[in-house]
Amino acid sequence: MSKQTDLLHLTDPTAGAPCCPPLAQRRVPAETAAVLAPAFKALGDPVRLQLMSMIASAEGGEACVCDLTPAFSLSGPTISHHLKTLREAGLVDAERRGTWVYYRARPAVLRQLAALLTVAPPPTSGD
Amino acid sequence: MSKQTDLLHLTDPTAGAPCCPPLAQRRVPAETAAVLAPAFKALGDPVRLQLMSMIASAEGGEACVCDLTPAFSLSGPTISHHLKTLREAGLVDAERRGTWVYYRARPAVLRQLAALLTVAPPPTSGD
DNA sequence: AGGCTGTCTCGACGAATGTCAAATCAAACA
DNA sequence: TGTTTGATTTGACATTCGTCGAGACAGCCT
Repeated sequence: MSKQTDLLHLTDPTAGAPCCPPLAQRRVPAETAAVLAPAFKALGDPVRLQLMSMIASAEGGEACVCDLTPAFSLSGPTISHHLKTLREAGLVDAERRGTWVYYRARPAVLRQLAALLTVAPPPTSGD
Repeated sequence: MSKQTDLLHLTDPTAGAPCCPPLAQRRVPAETAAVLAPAFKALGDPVRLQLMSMIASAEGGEACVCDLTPAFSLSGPTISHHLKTLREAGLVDAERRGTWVYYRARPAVLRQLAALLTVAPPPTSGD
């Protein structure tokens, strides 16, 4: 029941253009912060950050839970819980194919977060 | 004490080059995740995300607590607590000048986080 | 010095989080 | 059909988090 966040609705579907100007350019309004903060929160745990990376960098763009779990010294339910958190934050999608469940990253959302954090490059010494 | 994180130590001081390849390119190792996750966690609260934005986008690159606090319907101590969190995450610096305390963003850290989340642009329809 | 104003620290409290074991669900296979 | 294997849900627990009020600290200004 639509636990998936509205993150993507903030993204312009016609292009790779992010919805929001960089955080350092305009004050992000409260509503936007309320939508985006959960995504950062989801990445704010070392295990989930690694999970996110393993999924996003996986061959074929997807990773099986059976490959993710043994990479940590944590119980299966715990990994499952973290994956659910990433899912509810809109950062990944899950799909069951036969016995296994595969997770894939949602690049548009990652791009959106990256865009928000983007700042102007540091001045060169020659400037 | 050195409560300031080691975030910057991961950044190449000679350039704007980020320390770490994008999350979607290489698996981020556990140690890196342990260092970076707290920064995302700090941004994972709507109030702190707004604070960060207000500071980073402020005129002159710095914002006074006296300007930040009234923007929220939260107590002074609570805002102070959130600012401390941002400080300990290495995202901002604080400096007292006379009566007021000013906060400034640490662009290198923001850049680092942005770089980590960067993903390849979506394929154009023409590709 | 004394008082005023701005900011932070401390102590407390309810709510949320990370973790696990046990139970449950889903798909494959005998 | 029953069993096995993979993944999630449930319930429990200790810890952390967000918030506040009260108090402490730091600079100004009489």
